[in-house]
Amino acid sequence: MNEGYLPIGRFARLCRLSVKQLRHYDELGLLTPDHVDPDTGYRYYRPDQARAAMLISLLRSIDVPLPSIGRVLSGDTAALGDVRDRMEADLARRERNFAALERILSEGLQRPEVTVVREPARRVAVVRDVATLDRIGVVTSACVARLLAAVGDPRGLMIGLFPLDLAPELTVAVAVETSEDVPGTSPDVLPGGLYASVTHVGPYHQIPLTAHALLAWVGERGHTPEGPLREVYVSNPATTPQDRLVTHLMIKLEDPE
Amino acid sequence: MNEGYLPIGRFARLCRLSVKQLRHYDELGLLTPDHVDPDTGYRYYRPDQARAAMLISLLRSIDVPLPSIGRVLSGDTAALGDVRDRMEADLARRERNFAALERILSEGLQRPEVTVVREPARRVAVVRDVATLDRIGVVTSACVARLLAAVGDPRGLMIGLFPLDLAPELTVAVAVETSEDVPGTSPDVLPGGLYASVTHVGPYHQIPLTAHALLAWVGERGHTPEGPLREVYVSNPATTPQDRLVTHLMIKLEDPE
DNA sequence: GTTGGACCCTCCCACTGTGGGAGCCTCCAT
DNA sequence: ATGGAGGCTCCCACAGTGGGAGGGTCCAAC
Repeated sequence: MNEGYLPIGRFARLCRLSVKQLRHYDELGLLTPDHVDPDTGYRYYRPDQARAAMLISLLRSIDVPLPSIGRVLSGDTAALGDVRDRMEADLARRERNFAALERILSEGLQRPEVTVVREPARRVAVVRDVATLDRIGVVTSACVARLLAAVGDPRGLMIGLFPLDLAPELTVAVAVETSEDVPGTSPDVLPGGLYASVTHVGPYHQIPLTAHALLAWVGERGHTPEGPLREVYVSNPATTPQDRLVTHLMIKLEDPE
Repeated sequence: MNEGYLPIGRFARLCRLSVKQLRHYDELGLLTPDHVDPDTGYRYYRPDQARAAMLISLLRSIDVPLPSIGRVLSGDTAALGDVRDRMEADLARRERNFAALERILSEGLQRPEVTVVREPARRVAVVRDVATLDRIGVVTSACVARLLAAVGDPRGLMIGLFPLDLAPELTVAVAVETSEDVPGTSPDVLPGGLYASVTHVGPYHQIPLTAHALLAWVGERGHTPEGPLREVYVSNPATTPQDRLVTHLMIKLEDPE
């Protein structure tokens, strides 16, 4: 009897999976052998389990995580769509990383000119939102749009404010100088004083490259940076190619005593 | 004395790294605190170590592996180039995976029509090479080119032969029917008999999608596939858009007894 | 029937980089 | 002196796979 049963090694060769993998999938409940000998623990597979095994193998070959494969096997049709979305986001992040690395390789490691400037206090209208680390770009853009819609014709440049401690949730703010309160925004005053400042030229998502250099400059000199990182968007992103976007990065230094 | 020294927590905040990370980098020798109290084990950093810490933080933020960062810190200027190359290859692989997933999502899981055909034995000229799993595409193309150069005007279609067991090193072969020996190639005979066959339409790198379906069909029926997977390149890749490339995938079934 | 070799079992460790937590010690300001 | 913040080491977890130890099982050849 049981003639069609395959022990794990034969089944593994048939499906082009390793024995280790099959045991692991069994343990996870992804693909349970049709029969397990209660005495010896030997796993026996039916040949028609090959299709499921091959599906696992196929999805693994394109990096679908095992838990998602499990959901697919249980008929969750939305699982692959979720994987797709995650992969797309991951791919975009990796492309940005790759571009950043290319920039580092072509320009060398940044030692941009850091200057110390004295800033006046500025009365501003502010729009805030909470973002996660990987959604800063989107959320900031949204804040800029909201602020522009509220203020209409800004007197000064857009200023982004980003907390220095990289908590999983961080509050980003976008401010613009204003002489009176603007509905739909919060009034605030950006403190004046001494700031370390550096100019970033390039896409917004590469700001960290220059910001790190600024923070390194500050830390190296034993200053303790105070308050959020300030980004002053000098270029108009609608009319400037990404490679030429100019942004001033500023960080407040503690007052000399 | 030692006034500039920072304990690990303060230094971590300054560099926007976690204490855990700093201890880990110390352990790996990436960033050793300037002074470690021999009694208490307390780590103390100098402010000017912030630059190195920030460099680590910057490179980590673009997914440079820690060992590569270590090489960068020791002045190995080629390290980043190596990382770049690996990242590029990884990115390309992920893009292919993503495209394959998109295809699965748009077309549903493959259940292509598998047919059983009787093939005659064919006398062929063969060119072989050894490839790793991720270089199959390149190596196969190279074999095709070498074979074309040797044969000149082939009588039949190009045929790729790929072993079924996915060892880390696998020998790929490209064959074409011929009536006499061709210098620069090995003569061989492709065995005739019963083959399970399926037609793949789409880019070559998505062949695994269809091949898995073929192997699933074979395994499901309890057949034991014999010999290599045969790919018959029906379309001319130079003149056909990738989405329309037609390839026959065939696998020899054991002789019925 | 026995023997040997291929095959199978479970359990542990490794990789990467980070976080969480336990249990304990140290620093510093009140 | 005391309490709380902050430091220390050591262990575990994550995802998925491979390697290996130590031991049991299957089957064909003798």
